[in-house]
Amino acid sequence: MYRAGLSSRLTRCQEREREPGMGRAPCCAKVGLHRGPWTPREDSLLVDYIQAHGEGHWRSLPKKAGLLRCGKSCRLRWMNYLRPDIKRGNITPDEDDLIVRLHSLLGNRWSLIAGRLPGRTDNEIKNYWNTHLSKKLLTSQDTHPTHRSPANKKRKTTTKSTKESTKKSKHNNKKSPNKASVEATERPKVHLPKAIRVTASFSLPRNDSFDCNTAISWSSSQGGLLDREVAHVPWSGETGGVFGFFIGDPQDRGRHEFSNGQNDDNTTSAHHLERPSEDEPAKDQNGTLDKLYEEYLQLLRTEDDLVQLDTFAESLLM
DNA sequence: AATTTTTCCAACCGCGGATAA
DNA sequence: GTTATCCGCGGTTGGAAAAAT
Repeated sequence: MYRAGLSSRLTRCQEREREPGMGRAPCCAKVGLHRGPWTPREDSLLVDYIQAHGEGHWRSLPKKAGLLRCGKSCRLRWMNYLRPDIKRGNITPDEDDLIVRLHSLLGNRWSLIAGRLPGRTDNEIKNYWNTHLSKKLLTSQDTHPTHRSPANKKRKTTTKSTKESTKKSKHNNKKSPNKASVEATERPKVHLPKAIRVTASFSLPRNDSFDCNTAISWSSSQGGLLDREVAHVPWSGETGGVFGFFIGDPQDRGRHEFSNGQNDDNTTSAHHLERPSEDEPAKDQNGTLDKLYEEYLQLLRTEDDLVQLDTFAESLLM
């Protein structure tokens, strides 16, 4: 599937090839490596090797497995396609909803989001977001013009722009100046800046199961969450604890199960908070969730600093 | 039926953090 | 302490397939 023209590009590894100095052993020779779509034979070589020797050591893997691929390519192929626990097929409405909500909480941190969706890869979710959900979100934004446009976060600002402009112009020659291309230039990127890591001693193991039944609180058809809105995102990880919160316009969201009964007037506070109920106590033995909850309450008390809340919310899932 | 346009998604690139030497 | 490499991540690309004309 992949274009032949790619092979003319110099890979970063090739650029890097140099004499070994300090540090690790030198990079393997990258000359004559295959690129583009994987053949069934390559797939089978990779699967066989990993089944026999396990994952990891991607750099040396291709040579040992008899593959003419760079390690990075092998890793990507395995992670996104060949892993036995990959779930194939369409994203379900529940997953769709969960992605929207996790994205509102985490921004474009696809690997984290994927970690909440067993069997789904970050690449798959990223693609799904870009092709389906961002449009949905855009539509909802049109119907809610008061939503603020979130600040764009550009992770890198390097040579991309020149490269991009060249390629885009090529792409745009192919396409007429239609809705899609207009969208491409005007579509807001909806994601949050990277969170600051906090030293909370609890973690969410990747690929643990997420109870979608409890997670769904409103339909994504009601529109995505934007910017400041932080979804109630319960999870069930190793601890089995459930914890979540909601920040946003209560008039928009308050009716969606988030009220804990203390803000029924929907006016006194901009924030709703749902604490782990007595029926479902957080089972974290160190009381970490309680600590986080208390920390969150502290932040609520200094309500004007919403940035802190965002940061806090994100740090929870790091 | 043929052509053009749009959508989808696998695979690539480059960056940054972690780590080995 | 410094440097080079590994690894994982997010952004982007462009060919194939589907839809529209």
